[in-house]
Amino acid sequence: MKLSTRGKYGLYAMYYLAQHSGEGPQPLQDIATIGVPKLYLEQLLGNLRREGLISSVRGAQGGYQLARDASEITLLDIVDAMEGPIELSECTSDESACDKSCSCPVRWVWQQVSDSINNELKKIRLSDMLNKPCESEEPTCE
Amino acid sequence: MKLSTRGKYGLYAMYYLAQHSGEGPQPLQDIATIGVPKLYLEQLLGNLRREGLISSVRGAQGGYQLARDASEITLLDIVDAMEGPIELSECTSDESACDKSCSCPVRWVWQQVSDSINNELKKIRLSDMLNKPCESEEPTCE
DNA sequence: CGGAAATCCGATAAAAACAGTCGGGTTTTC
DNA sequence: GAAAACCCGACTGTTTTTATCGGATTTCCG
Repeated sequence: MKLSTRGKYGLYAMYYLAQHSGEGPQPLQDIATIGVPKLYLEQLLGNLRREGLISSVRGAQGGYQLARDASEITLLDIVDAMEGPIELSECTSDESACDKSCSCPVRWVWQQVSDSINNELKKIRLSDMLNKPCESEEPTCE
Repeated sequence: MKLSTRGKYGLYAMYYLAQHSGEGPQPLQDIATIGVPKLYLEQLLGNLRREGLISSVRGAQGGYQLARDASEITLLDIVDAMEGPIELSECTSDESACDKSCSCPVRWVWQQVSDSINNELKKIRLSDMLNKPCESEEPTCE
């Protein structure tokens, strides 16, 4: 189980915007320095905008910025915007697998897990990343 | 974010085996009645076996059965076997995105979430599904 | 022994999702 | 009006997913 690069890229971008909030709109050009292909990133930023997480300013001197304060944006917002809502269950939708047992426990289990994940993601706010002190020793990602 | 059908199919199969534990090996033919393509299911059961979750008996009257008690098998075991370990982070592995900030908070965040998900999955055991009473009203999956 | 029941396994193939690119359009500033 | 930027749909190559197929092997049982 892993999420696609969209989730990662999306968070990178959001983190960048959080770091530069208050500095006016950040052009794609600059955001792309986080190491995401520029043209691809443009697509992804489109998603984030359509989901209302960021706003954009068109024209020269334009760019992207957070649509609301970093403390009002959760990891869940970002992941949902980039990867769609969490859907572990939805069963096979043909009844053959399920209606033999009353209210299929498989479905119940996935629901449990989805709820937990959603809760965890909702707990973490974008601002938490800004405030996190540098306590660790390792300087680079693996 | 959703898991592939493998996760679902895998859990269906394990649930079936749990329901029939103590009845001797269940042939693929029977397990497939849960609504999974037989030939595909065969592959998946191979994974579960190689991961040590189930054992198989070859030859006539053979089949598959749980390798240990349902109470000793967690959802995490199953998901890991079917989808590989949870890998939200692993960063982009080229350092351009990360080493500008000391111990990249993006990585930290994904680690947090992965841990939470793993914990949740580990909490739920296969036996929990068997013991769950039929309290709900809806008889079929959506 | 020999056939039937079953698992095992690698190769293949179709379909979908993902990752990224491209070209042209629009908006805004200076 | 030119340049800077976002906007957007279409397209392409690659990878992953979801299977299917053919045959090999193992085991039971009469």
